[in-house]
Amino acid sequence: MAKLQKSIDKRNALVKATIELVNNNGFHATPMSKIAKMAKVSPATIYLYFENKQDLVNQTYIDVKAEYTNYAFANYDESMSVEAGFEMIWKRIADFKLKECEHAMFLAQCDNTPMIDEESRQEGIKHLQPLLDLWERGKKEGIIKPMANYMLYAYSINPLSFLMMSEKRGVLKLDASQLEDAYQSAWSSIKMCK
Amino acid sequence: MAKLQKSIDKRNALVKATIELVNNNGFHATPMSKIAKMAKVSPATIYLYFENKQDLVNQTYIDVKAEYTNYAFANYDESMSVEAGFEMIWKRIADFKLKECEHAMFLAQCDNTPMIDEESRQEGIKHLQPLLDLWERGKKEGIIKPMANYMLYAYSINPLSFLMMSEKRGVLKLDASQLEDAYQSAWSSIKMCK
Amino acid sequence: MAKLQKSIDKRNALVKATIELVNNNGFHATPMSKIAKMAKVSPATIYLYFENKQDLVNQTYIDVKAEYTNYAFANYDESMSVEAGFEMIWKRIADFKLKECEHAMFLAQCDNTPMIDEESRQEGIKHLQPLLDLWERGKKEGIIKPMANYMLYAYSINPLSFLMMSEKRGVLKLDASQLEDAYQSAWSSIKMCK
Amino acid sequence: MAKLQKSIDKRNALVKATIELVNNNGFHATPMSKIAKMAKVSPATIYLYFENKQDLVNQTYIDVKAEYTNYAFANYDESMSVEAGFEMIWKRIADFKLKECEHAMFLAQCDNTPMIDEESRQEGIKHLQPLLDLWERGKKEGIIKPMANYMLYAYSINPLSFLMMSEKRGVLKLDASQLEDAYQSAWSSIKMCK
DNA sequence: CATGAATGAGTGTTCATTCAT
DNA sequence: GATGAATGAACACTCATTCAT
Repeated sequence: MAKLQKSIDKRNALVKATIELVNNNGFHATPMSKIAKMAKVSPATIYLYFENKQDLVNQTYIDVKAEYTNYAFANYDESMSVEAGFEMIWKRIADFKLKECEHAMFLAQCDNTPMIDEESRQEGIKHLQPLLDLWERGKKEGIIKPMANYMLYAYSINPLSFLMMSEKRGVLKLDASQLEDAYQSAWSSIKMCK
Repeated sequence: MAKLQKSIDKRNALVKATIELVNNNGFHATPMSKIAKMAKVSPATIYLYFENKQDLVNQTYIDVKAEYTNYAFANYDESMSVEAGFEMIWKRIADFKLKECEHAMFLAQCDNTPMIDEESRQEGIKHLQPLLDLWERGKKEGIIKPMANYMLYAYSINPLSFLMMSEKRGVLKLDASQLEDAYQSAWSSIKMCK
Repeated sequence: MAKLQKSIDKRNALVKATIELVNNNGFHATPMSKIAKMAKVSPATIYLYFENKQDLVNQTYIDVKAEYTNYAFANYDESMSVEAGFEMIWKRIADFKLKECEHAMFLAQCDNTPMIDEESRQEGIKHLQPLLDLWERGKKEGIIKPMANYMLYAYSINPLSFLMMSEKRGVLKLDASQLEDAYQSAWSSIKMCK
Repeated sequence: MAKLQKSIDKRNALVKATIELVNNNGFHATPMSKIAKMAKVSPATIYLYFENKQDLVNQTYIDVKAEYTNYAFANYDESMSVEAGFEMIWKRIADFKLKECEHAMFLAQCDNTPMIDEESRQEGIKHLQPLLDLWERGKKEGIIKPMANYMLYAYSINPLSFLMMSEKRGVLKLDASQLEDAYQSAWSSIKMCK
């Protein structure tokens, strides 16, 4: 059991190092040897935990994506109203993107790059299902615009990625009131006009 | 006559090959030798036109970014009303992202990756000025919400990138009416509520 | 047991190969790949033992220079008389240059070429100190001409390099009596005239 | 005729550039393109004057060697006595090595390196004949020690190369009186003892 | 005669991965 | 399970040389 624990620590250290190095240098400038060094293991050890570099990056992506959606839906409950549920989820996502900025940036890089296998990408998308279900319910109830989910995502959730990147680059500072403005824009872009 | 000067055709072929290969394989899996082969020149020839791989990618980025903004503002005129001007620019941008999808994807990859020099990134941003000016005018006239330009961009322009990627991945098909919906969402997210 | 540490044997094989190839072809025509092949290792292995090609050559130079001076002073003892000491050292140097001709030629090439870092050159010179000390003693005792050490070296030691090169090129054959003549010339060029 | 003149200027510029660059950087770090740039011609032009890089270096060597010996024997006359002749030649050589230090260093580099063809090396040696003749005469007259010419050269002429290098490296300064000492050492190392 | 553009072959070096211990 | 040493296959880049003009 002690051995198993130790192993999980090493796996986590490798995933962590991968995120940090890929974030700062990009996939193309992140050799396995640097990942090993940062995780304080031998390069050969990586191959005890992952098949190869592609697998390491894929698994890191899935890990971070799962963490992201877990965070997003942590307090959400399907019994909530559509509007309350959306607000809850939106604000958790905003929270994640601003607080776990490193992880959010890693996802942004993966999502705009052919660096992840298509299979792992699909795997990552799965976990977003509760939000899609919420939207479907909202459409049935006539509260959400009858648009494709991708369109709803594009206008209500995706802008947060851009705002996060802008803040990271120092060209924008998001305070509480601006975040509230952002939420209002998000909600009004998908809610059914009365 | 044709051979007395470095040929602009070769430079363009190299830029074109770079876009295509980086789009399909990512920066890290795009060796100079493949770029050369696709552009039908010797690897050594690349170095007559570009200092090194980084310079090639930087210049490609700036080229594409300029093409993008040129396209966006081609029919725009500062004498237009704020609303008409925005609609004009938005639709041109949408046009570009859907028709010149390869180029738009290249920009998306560059913008979410440490693959471009900060200097070149700055250079690329410059050309967006007319849109920012339009927004400033709109704010003064009380037509546009008094939000930071980055926020306006996040909600009205950036969603197009996500839609473009979704269409490219085949999970979404954008017809004229959906595009009109998208425009309405964009405009309503930044226009001043009455 | 043998493989737990970087093997000194491999390092030595690389140094040996460097000497042989640089001697025969010159630095400019000695690629790392050939050095690797001659040392029976992979090109990549060189970089486990040396930082880069320059470092490999620098270290080879220092190694050979140290071997040279160790050989020169092996039997020398500061308690010897100036004349006996000089004869001992001179003959050891002559021995080295004629028997370890490959190594002596490598030094000659390095010493007349900008192929070695200035720092490594300085490092190589250090080990000659006992001879300089002997000369200083000889000057104080009125046995050696009161000339700069570089001048003493030029006339008593350096000619051996030329003789060695000449023999290597086959234009001269040095037998014992000629070597004795050479020693007499060397000694008479630095000893104080009565 | 004007054209011919122009051509000789270009050839000379190329030879000059070769000397300077090989002296400062070594053969291995002296690309044709740099030689062309320093001589202010196109790389292709070099091949109008020389067959290839090897030929350029060979011819440069022969040129400099000829200049060296011309200088050495300029005032020498076979009717001079052996001793006067030797002094004359020695001092001209010393002069050359100290004043045309760049050229002398180039020769030193060539002579200790496999960078010159054997054929060109032979060609360069030819011009030294007058000195060898003088020595033969001296031996017959019982004025010069009956040693091989290479040995005479090693002790009386070659030390000048070492002194020149030392001065160039700044570790030695040769004034007139030291030069006179050097000459005395040279002469006494080859003259017949009474 | 002179050139700048072009290039194929080759260079030093790196890297994902394997292996002996 | 864990490692440091080792490596073949690549990579970015350079260079001596050629060629069309």
